[in-house]
This record gives sequence, C-alpha cells and structure tokens, in this order.
Amino acid sequence: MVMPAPAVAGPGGAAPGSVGDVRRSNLALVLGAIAEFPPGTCPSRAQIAGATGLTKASVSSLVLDLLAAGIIREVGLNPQGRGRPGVGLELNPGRAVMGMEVNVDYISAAAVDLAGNVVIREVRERDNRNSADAPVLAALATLAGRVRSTAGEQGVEVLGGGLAVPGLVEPAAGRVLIAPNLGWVDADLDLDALLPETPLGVALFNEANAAALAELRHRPDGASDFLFVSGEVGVGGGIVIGSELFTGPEGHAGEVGHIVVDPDGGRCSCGGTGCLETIAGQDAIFAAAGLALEGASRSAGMSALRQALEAGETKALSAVRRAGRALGIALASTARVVNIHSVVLGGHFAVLEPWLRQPLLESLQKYAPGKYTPEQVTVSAVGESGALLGAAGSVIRSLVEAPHRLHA
Amino acid sequence: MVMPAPAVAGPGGAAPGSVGDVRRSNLALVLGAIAEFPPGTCPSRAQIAGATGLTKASVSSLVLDLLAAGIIREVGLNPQGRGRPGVGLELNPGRAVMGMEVNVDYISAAAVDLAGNVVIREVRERDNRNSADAPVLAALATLAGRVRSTAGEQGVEVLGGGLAVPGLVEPAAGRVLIAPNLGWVDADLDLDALLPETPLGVALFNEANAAALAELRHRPDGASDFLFVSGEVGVGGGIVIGSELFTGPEGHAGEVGHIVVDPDGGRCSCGGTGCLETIAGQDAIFAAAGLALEGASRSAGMSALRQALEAGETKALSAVRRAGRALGIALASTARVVNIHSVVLGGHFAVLEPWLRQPLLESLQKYAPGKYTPEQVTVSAVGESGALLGAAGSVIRSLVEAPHRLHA
DNA sequence: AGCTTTAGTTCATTGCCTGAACTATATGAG
DNA sequence: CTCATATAGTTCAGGCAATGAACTAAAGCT
Repeated sequence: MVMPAPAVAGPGGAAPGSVGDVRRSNLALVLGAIAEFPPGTCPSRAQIAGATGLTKASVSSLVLDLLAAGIIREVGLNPQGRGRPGVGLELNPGRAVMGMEVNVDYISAAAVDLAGNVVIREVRERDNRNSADAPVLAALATLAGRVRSTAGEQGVEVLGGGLAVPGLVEPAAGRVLIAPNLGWVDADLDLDALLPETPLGVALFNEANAAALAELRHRPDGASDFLFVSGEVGVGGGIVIGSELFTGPEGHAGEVGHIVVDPDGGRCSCGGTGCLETIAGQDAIFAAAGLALEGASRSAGMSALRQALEAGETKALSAVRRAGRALGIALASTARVVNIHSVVLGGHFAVLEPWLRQPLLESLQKYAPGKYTPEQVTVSAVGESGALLGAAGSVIRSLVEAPHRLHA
Repeated sequence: MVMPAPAVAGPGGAAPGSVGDVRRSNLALVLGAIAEFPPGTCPSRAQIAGATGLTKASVSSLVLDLLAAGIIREVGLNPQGRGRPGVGLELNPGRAVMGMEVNVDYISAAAVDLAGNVVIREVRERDNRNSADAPVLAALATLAGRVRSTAGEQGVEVLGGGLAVPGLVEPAAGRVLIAPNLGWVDADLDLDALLPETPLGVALFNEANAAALAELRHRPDGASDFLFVSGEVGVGGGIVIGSELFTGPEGHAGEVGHIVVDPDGGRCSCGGTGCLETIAGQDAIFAAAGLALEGASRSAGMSALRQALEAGETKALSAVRRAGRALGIALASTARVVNIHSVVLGGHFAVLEPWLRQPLLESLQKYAPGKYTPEQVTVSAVGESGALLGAAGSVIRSLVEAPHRLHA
C-alpha cells in the first residue's frame, strides 16, 4: 500500500501521493520481506515475489535499487530441488547501526549490523549520577567514535544510531525532560555529535521503551502485544502494540512506574503519591527489606538482596511480596486502559522473579480476574543490554521501513 | 493516513502497492480536504489543489470520480473578487449514515448526512435490562428501517451505519463480549439485519468510545488528544490520540472504569477489587449518598441526586467528593500510561461537574502534580446523544478516508 | 471593448507496476 | 550424453496516475 498524508488537509497543507510513493512503499515491502525471513535463510527474488504479492519483474527492479544502496547483498545460490537455483538475498552485514546507552553507572556503545548481530561492543564504567549531560555525552561520543572506527577497520560502515537514556524524553526534539537518576532536567542533547556525518543521524529513546523493542525482536513466543516493565532505580515501562512501540501523543507513554497503587502511600520523586515506584523501585525494596545500601552500587545492592531472599530473611521476602502485589495492581489497570494482558518482567523484576511471581499472580487475580494467564507473565529474554540492542534495532527497523532514505 | 502493510511480509503474505493505491489515497486526500474546510465554505477545485499540494489537473480528475460516486456535489459559484469564480464542492447532503444506540432504557436511531447534520432522529423508550440481544436488535431494526424510509422520502440515501452499545465489544467480529447492564454475554449481533443492503454495512462500537469520537468532532477547543470519561451505570471511557480512537490490540482499550483506585476497596461487578466504578459509578454514588433508588430509572435517580446536592445534603456531597477523588487517582494513572493529560467529563460526570470539579482537581494535584492544568478538565460538548452521533460520525469518517469503497 | 486575473481542462511526458514472452540454469529420465 | 521439465530471473509492451505547460472559460476592472 501506500502512504501519506495525515488523512486530511485543512486549509493548512498536506502531502499528496504520487507514483513515486508506490515505489518507496514497495521498497520497504521487499526489504521487510527479506528482513523477516527466518534467520539463516536468504530468500530469492522469486520467494520474495511470492511472499509480497509483487510480480517477479517488480521485485527484480526493486532489489536492484536495494543492492545499489548497499542495504542488501547477494549471497551464494539457493538450490530447490529441480530448476534453476535462486540467488539468496540478505541484509548487508557490512552496514551497521550504533546502539548507545547512558545509565547511572556506565555508558556503552555497540555496533549492530543490519541483520541484528552485534559486531563490536564496549562498556565503560562511569558514575553519571549528578553529572551534567554535556560531559557524559562527550565521553559517550569518544566511546562511540572508537567503536565506529574499529568497525570501519572490519569493513563495517555505521549508518546511524540510537541512544537510550533512563528518563522522560522527547524523541523528536532530542530532549531529555527529566532523568531523575542522572540529575538531568530539560537537557537538549547534541545527538549528532555522537556520530558525525552519518546518513541516518541519531535517535533518542527512553531506556525502558528501547528495552521493550529489544524484547520484541528476541521474544521466543513472538508476542507482538505486551507491556515491558523494567525495575531499575525507578520503574520504567514500554508498551508494545502490534509490534510497534506505543508512545502516546508526546512520546511519554508507558510510564507505569507512576501508576497510583496506594492512594494513602508515600511521596514519590515525581511529586505524586503512592506511585508504583515508591513500593517496587529498587530503593524502596532495599529500604523495606531493611538493607542499608546508601553508598552501594546497584548491582551490589541487588546481590545483597538476593542473598537475603535465598537465606529466607523475612523482611526481604515481605518487601518483595509487597512489590509484587503493587505491580499486580498497576498491571490490572494497564490491562484495562491499553487492553494489554501480557507482561514481560525486566531489570530487577527479572532477577527477583522467583520471589515476585506468586504475589504478582495473586494480585492480578484479585484486581483483574481472568485478564492474565500465568503464561502471560514472562521474564525478559534480553538481559542488561536490552536498551542498547533495542535502540539500535529500532533504528534498523525504521530504515527497513523507509529504505529510500539511503540515496537509492 | 493511509496505510500500509503491517510493515512487513513474512513468508505469510502481504499487500503490494500499485499505482491504483495512489489514486485511492489521493481520493481520500481530496475528500478529506473538502470535509475539513470550515463549515459553510465550499472549496473550489483550485482551493483544494492549494490545500493538498496536488495539481489542479489531478484534483479535477479526482473530483470527477467523487462526483460520479455521489459522495460530493457541486454547489453554486464561489466568487473571489477578480477572476473566474470557482465551483463550490461539498459533501453530498443527499447521502447519510445511520447512527444507532442501544442503551439500558431506550433504543435510538438517527440519519446523519455526510456533512454531519442530523436529518431525522427517533428515540424509543424500552427497558433493555436483561432483555436478550435478539429482540432488542429486532426492535432497533424496525426503528432504523422507519428512519431509513423517512429519509428516503426526503431524497436522502442511507449508505451504512454504526451501532453503539454499552459494553465490551469486538468491533471487527460484531460481537458484544459482555454488557453487564443489558445482561448480554458473548452476543453475536446480526448487524447487517439492521440496515439490509447498504454499501457500507453496520459497524459496532463501544458506547463511550463512540461518544469520545463525537466529542472529537464537536470540541470547541479542537483538542485532538484526550480521554473521555463517561459516567453511566458503570464508568466507560474512550481514548483519543491524534484525532484517532485508540482501541488497543483487541479493541477494548479505555476501560477506565476498572482502574484500581482503592486496593482495599470493595468487589466490582467485573470480579476485580477497588475499581473506579465501585466508587464513581452511578449506583455507587447513589448508595453512598444514601439515596434509595432500587427501582428508579437512571434519569430519575440523577435528578434526585442533583436536588440533594443543591440542598447541600452532607452525604450526597461527600459521595460526590469521594467519586471526584477516585476519578483523580484514575486519571493520574492514565496520564502516565497513555501520556494524555486532558479529560472530557461525560455522562453523569458532566451533570455533577460543579460538585465534582474541585475534589477532582485536588486529587490530580496530589497524584499527578503538574500533569493537568484546570483548563484540561472540561465538560462534554455533546449531550446524551454523543454515542449516537459518534457512531455515525465514525462511519462517515471511515468513508471519507476510503472513498473508493463506493464504486467510484 | 479590452486587459487582467483566476478557474478549470486538455495533452504530452514520466514513472511504476503488470503480465507475457523469453533467457538462464538447475535436476532427472532415457 | 541428451533432452524434457521445472524454476529463477530479465526484457518489453501496455496501462494507469500524477505532472506541468498550454489552453479555454468566466469573471472584474478600466
């Protein structure tokens, strides 16, 4: 199909559709077919024609463009019993996208080729708490630059990138409205400085949203509608509907950490009252578990908590139970509001799942009976690196959906 | 928009784009431009060309198709000072769509012409509580048939219709999953029997969703992102994002009535606990206000409540205060989950607004500080008939967005 | 009456998809 | 070894849609 035009043109103005749009749309269709073929298999032009409904002639012509743009490449032959073997096509592994992440205690960058393979990856520990945005971005830029040049030596060209940040972002503007744990407020990031002179530029993501996208690609069950909840210092979330991230009108949707789960509860860092985060965030759990972890790093805190849980310490167990119950209340509400009844636990929720699961299920049963089956409560399939991979994957996907952006 | 191919074609299959799609898209673009022009003004072909970016030649050709399909018509001349006057174009008032509604104590049908004017409207009181779906639909079919033939006598042809029902629906399947107040469960409605042999058929809507769409068309402030909350026997809701209804993956999104606002609260008819509906639904308010209204009709109940409030009765006042607080908790959560911070009060919330407003604002301030300004809490601009108008309007809009469905 | 201005139509051109014919390259039967 | 068959991919005429330029139509102004 085609494309354009926000539906309507008031006296304002809108985009007309012309024949060229058909080509753009079909380029994306063909490229999408190549990308979606079972990994390992490299479809031939004929198979693509079959999958897309386009004629062989059209596919040939479209494939020619994609080859010229360097987005795909031909790879060996593809015998099928009788007849002339097809020429395999695959996403060009010589082109990559940079996933980048700023988190509380590290920065990282990874080159991910168009097929989704991590080519190079570097992590640098760095205490970013209350560090202004400029120096952090500068450090990340040098890290990314190093990864980029190493990739270049291996013959891999970086086309663009995606940056994940733990905070409320305005993706379009490249602005971080607020990132409590970094201490950033209304930070306008100079994203282009991270990867100078790339055709695709750098996109900005909320960390949990990016991780949700990574989850989407790596889910063994192939789920296309779910809520990803990420337990971190706070509680983040990403909503995936129809294999698309649901961002809401301004790009801030999915902030499940601030669903009210206890109207009589305590003050939240957001200024609200009784938010999920005040019960199920890391600091809240540590405090309720009676663990003194003021200066400790997050990972140290988590392993201390785990030990306490494995030792069966009552306060730790009840703190996690309480978090599970609160999470259930929040998820009961999201099931109704966005009609999603499948949840993926990430961050510390994934680590705590053995202790969290039962109270969570009971809570869901109490507050939203019949909405969630136990199988719909799952644990993240991607680990720590979810945000990184998701940011890169999302940029790759946007390229696959609009390949004409590369000269073609 | 136009649309497209869920991005990709796995080995499954997908829709290729051909040149014909461009025409379909541009037909919608032109028709949309006509529909969106300030009411009263009938744009000329040249103005449409200016607004859409299409050339005059293309617009002429497209307009010809729309005229042939009877979707628009030429109307008088349109002088602009100097030069040849343009020929005005408007949506054909001789074509209409039927809005229909089944509610607890009435059924109604209205013919709404393509420009949005109500041509004829009929309401029939009928106690539908615990009446099976078939007889209700049969009664509605005769009502709709009468309206249709009256319209026919006036030279207005009915192209299709939309039915709004107070319950959880699967719009695509024409099924009502559950409508507690009608007593329907898994009711497969024979929608086509309501309006036999129309080119567009009959679409199914949740009542609050339809009302939200009506709100969208009639908003004085032209808001395109808001949450419509409708206080009825239960509490319904409709989420509008970017002037589109947000339905979620299965079409049930926006069920704000079952957001958990009191984890220690009472049982809800949905089986859950502490749902908004158990505090802010009509029955809940009546009970808390100490009004005995078992057998009374809803409207009688509401006027009794109003009287009590105007008389300053403490129990009534505190019941409404409590509802306002609970609503605020729910809206605090939706602001975070779907990133919407503008709410339109409908149903009994609109009636009770004078008493509801203050506690609601205070609650929003407490649970989601800074998210809502007072101006973002507004009262419905369409009254009782919202669902009816919204159902019709949505069908009209879907026609405007895909005019090729009418032979053309 | 004639000039100017704007509306709308006609027509040759271009771009893209399509379907049919054709070439290319494999397997398997005789 | 050769030929039949089957499948992959290319070439080419045809059709449809938008475009831009030229043209016709219908007003107001002088």
